[in-house]
Amino acid sequence: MAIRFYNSMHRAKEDLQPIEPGKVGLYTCGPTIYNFAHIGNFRAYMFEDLLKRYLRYRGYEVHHIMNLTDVEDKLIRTCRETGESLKTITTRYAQAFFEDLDTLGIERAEAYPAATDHVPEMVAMIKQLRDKGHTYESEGSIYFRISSFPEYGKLAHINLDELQAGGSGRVDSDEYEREDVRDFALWKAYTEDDGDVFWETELGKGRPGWHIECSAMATKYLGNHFDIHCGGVDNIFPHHENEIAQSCCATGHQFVNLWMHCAHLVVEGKKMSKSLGNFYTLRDLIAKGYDPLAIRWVLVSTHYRQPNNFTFEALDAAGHSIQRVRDFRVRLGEVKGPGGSLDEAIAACEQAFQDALDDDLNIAVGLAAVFDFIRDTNKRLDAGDIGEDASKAALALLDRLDAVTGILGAAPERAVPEEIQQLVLDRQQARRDKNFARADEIRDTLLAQGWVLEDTADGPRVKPA
RNA sequence: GGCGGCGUAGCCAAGUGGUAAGGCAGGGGCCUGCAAAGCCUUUAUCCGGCGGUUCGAUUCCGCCCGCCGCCUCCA
Repeated sequence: MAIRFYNSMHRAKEDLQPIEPGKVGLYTCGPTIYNFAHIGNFRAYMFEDLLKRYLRYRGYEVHHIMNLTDVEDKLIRTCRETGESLKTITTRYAQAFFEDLDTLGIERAEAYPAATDHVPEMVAMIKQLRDKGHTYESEGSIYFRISSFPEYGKLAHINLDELQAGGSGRVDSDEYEREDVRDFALWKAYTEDDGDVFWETELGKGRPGWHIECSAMATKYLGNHFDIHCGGVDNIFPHHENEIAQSCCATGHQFVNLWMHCAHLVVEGKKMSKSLGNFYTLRDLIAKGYDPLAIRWVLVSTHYRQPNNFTFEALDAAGHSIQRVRDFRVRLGEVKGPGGSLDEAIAACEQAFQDALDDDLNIAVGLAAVFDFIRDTNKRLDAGDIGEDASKAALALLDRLDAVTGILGAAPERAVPEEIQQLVLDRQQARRDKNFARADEIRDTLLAQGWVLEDTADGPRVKPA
């Protein structure tokens, strides 16, 4: 079965057909590094992580580029307000961003090009656009003339005549001197407010507009025409629409084959906002003591085109699910000697998982297949019907699926301290002596010290609480 | 005002024109000295509400309500 993804451009699922067989060029819109990223941001990066991991699992060689926006209005304002240099701020938050990616187990892209390192490329692209007649200059700034690109609006399915200028209330339509308020800036002329944030270029003194960085960097690293471009749904318009206009007009080629956008995250059914007090950065949640893996579980386990309702109850539930998988792995690891095979069950599980993910990354159905496998296999483990080889094969399956999901791995190794081991031995003696009061007391002591004791047919087992 | 998405058990969340996956939590049971883990079983006569199409709709259509997104620099 072919992999099918929903293409925002055509509002339908399409078979994945890479431009170069076996290889996928992937561009994902990255963060503006002016603050700590919030969990909604990571919902997007998590979806992209799942996409990339799955493509690799299916044998594709993925070349992934994510930009870092390090020059932009909010950043310049922050510079002005704090007196810190642009570089100081962006360096700090870029570092924080990468730490957060690691915390969540999000795999790194091949490159994270920053806008300020690509001003010449942006200038070159703007010149191309100018030479082809897609731009005009006004008060030192250069704008893209939307009317010069008939396909404008194709991605967002927007009828330009119906576009209400300033309808969002976010932008003052008198802010810039444009021929048409719908035109967007490629190059912004320097103003006093920009402080020392400017570049002296052939286009004059100023700084690049926002959209041009993605066009310039995507084409530089992935070519004029590449496979997949991702972002949050809010990027569809205007950002991605503008990227298409710039890139197509500059290069004369189709820009991207497949546009994939994830829905937003809401918290307890409400939009995340500071005024509602439900705005969380990853660091906020970690500080509250939540397990990063549980956060990953919540972010990754909802289909990417569905709104993800982030709740603390779901976060706790995710923790229990993780424990169930880990306990299962421990059981498998303890199996010794010959016994029954799991080949059929493993193949069925993996096929179901793959069929689900092939269908536009249906992770919920994929995970259901994993849980079905866990339940059925636990049953056979109870019956003593599984051999060591089968057990290892089951663990290998979990490892393969963990490479895709990042939530099915083993618990981190934690050595059992000697005094804990001694307590376990003491308890065994107490049980042999039928001194159950003493045995229970020791079990409580262990728990108080962070260890759960379980009696199994093969003797006691301790695990971190 | 325009465009789009979502609304499924206590919570998270799949899904289909033919009568509701999975996880967590809860109830009952098996196992256990007791637990834990595991297993079995149970929890939506019903899929926001009201109509319509249909032999039949949660699934298609219309209206309403609620939540969310975009409408020129927000994932």
